[in-house]
Parts: sequence; structure tokens; C-alpha cells
Amino acid sequence: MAPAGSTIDDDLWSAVGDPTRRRMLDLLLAEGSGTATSLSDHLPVTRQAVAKHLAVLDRVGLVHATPAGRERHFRVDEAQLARAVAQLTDVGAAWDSRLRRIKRIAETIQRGKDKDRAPTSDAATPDAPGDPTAH
Amino acid sequence: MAPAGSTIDDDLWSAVGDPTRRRMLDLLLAEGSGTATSLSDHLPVTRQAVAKHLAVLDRVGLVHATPAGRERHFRVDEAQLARAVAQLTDVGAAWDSRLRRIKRIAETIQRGKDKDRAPTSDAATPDAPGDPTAH
DNA sequence: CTTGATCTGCAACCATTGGTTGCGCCAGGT
DNA sequence: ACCTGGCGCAACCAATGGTTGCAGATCAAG
Repeated sequence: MAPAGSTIDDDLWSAVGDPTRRRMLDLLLAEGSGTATSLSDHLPVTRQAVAKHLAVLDRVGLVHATPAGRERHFRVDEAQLARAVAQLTDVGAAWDSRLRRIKRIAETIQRGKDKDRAPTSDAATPDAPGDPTAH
Repeated sequence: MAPAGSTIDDDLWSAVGDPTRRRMLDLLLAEGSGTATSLSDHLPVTRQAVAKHLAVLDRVGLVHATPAGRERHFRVDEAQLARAVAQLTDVGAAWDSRLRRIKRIAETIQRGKDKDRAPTSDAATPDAPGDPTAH
């Protein structure tokens, strides 16, 4: 267990990795903005839990708060979310291509002479519209 | 906090959501197969931790083990991983389209902005067909 | 066959985190 | 002035990622 290399933006990933947080982002995107309590109305968790999640999302810059009277309105930082999405599709694309290559090799080996490819079950999405975000 | 909708395939997501598990899948894909100890050699965590992660991945069917002598070799279930990748890009696409539409709306508003401003009217937009976290 | 080196699984234990309840505080509408 | 609704903070609980330590297999030699 030697190398400690980590994908620098793991924070973004794990921020988006939580189902609740994904749904929160969804709601925020759908409604434009919202407070902890307003979000908790549409979620199966308490206001305080939502507040914590908002804190997390805020820390990685996926949302940011604007105080309005006695309320704190949150809205999504679209640019940052775009970055996250880019990473998502990035990883997806990487794995996808690997799977594709492996599958190709397997076929090549199996039928040592036929080179054309057959419809290989449930392939994922085609090439991701990949964003040039590292890797 | 009312609706308790939990996306069925959240398991797949959170399985892939962990950075360590992602790197494990990466290693397995790269090397074809591996054991807990062999993987832990290339990871910053102990063998036992890797074993636990392998258990998780096994439970959701992303990998499966084949006993070989006194070792247990794990290899990736490509089909299942393909499904996971599909979900990844799926969510990514959903958010992406939302971001795009929002941008469009923003432009529209800016064009006609001088007078009346819609409070949260854009909130009522019927938006995407389904819960993007669902599939 | 015995010994020793590994590879494995199991158990106890710690730290983080998602979640809850409960409280006190402050902004506002009546 | 008063009550109401929204927030933050603190205590507390359960699950999980991670560690160390140990007992049980199994292979390779001696």
C-alpha cells in the first residue's frame, strides 16, 4: 500500500456522490433558489440535515447563499456544477472506453480470425461530449 | 419533509461514489484481475479495507470473486459497470440540459428585462420528465 | 512430515459523517 | 408588545471507511 495519489477534485465528486445532495441540486435547479426549510419540505430529511448538506455544497462551491431578510437563499453555481458534470462524464468516458477495448480484445481472442464486431449487449452511452477537464 | 423517494439504483451510485472503489475498479480493469492484497499494494489503504470495499462492490455486482487455491481473484463485471457508467452519463446529461435551458432562460429574461420581473415564475417550469437521480 | 511464509477472514476499535431531536435567538407581521 | 416562523448551535445516534491484531488455511521447502 504505497502510493497515495488522489484525484484532486475528489471533493467535488463526493459532494455530488450523495443522493440527497443530488436531489437538492435538482430542486435548486428546478426552482431557481431555495432555503434550507423550503428544500426540506420536498425532501425526506429534516431541515437541519439539509442545512448541513448545504454547508457541504457551499464549501465546494456548488451553491452559494445570499442572505435575504431573515432567510438565507441558496442558488446553484452553474459554472461549478458544469465542472462537476464534466468530471462525471469524464470518468464515465474513461471507463467506457476501457470496457470497449477489453470487449474488443476478448472478441478478437475468442474468434481468432473474425475481426468485425457484433452487437455486444447493453453498451453504455456512446462517446461522452467530454469536457477538457484534466485526465 | 414528506416524500421519501429513494432511487433504487442509489446503491450502484454510492458504490462507485467512493474514490477508493473507483481506483480499485480502475486497477481491476487495467490488470484484468486481482486479489485484496495485490490491490492494496497499489492503494493507500490496508488489505482489510480493500477487502471491505471488494465486499461492497461484490454486493452490488460490480465485481465477482473466483477462488483460486488459497487466493480469491476478483474481476470486474463489465455489464454491470457499463450500467453504472450509463447512469453516470445519464445524470450528467440531465444536469447538463438543465444548465443549458437555464442559460437560455437567463438570456430571454435579459432581453425583455426592463419592466416586470417574474418572481419565481421560472420555478414552475415543468422541467425534465423524471427524477434525474432515477432511471 | 514439519516448518515457515503468506494469504485469507473475523473481531475489536476509532473517526467521520448523515441524520435526528431540542433549544435559544432573531426578524417581522398582527 | 407579542407571537410566529426561520436559523444556528449542540448533543446525541447509527452507519461506514479505516486501522490493528489474531486465528485459520495452504503452498513451498527443508
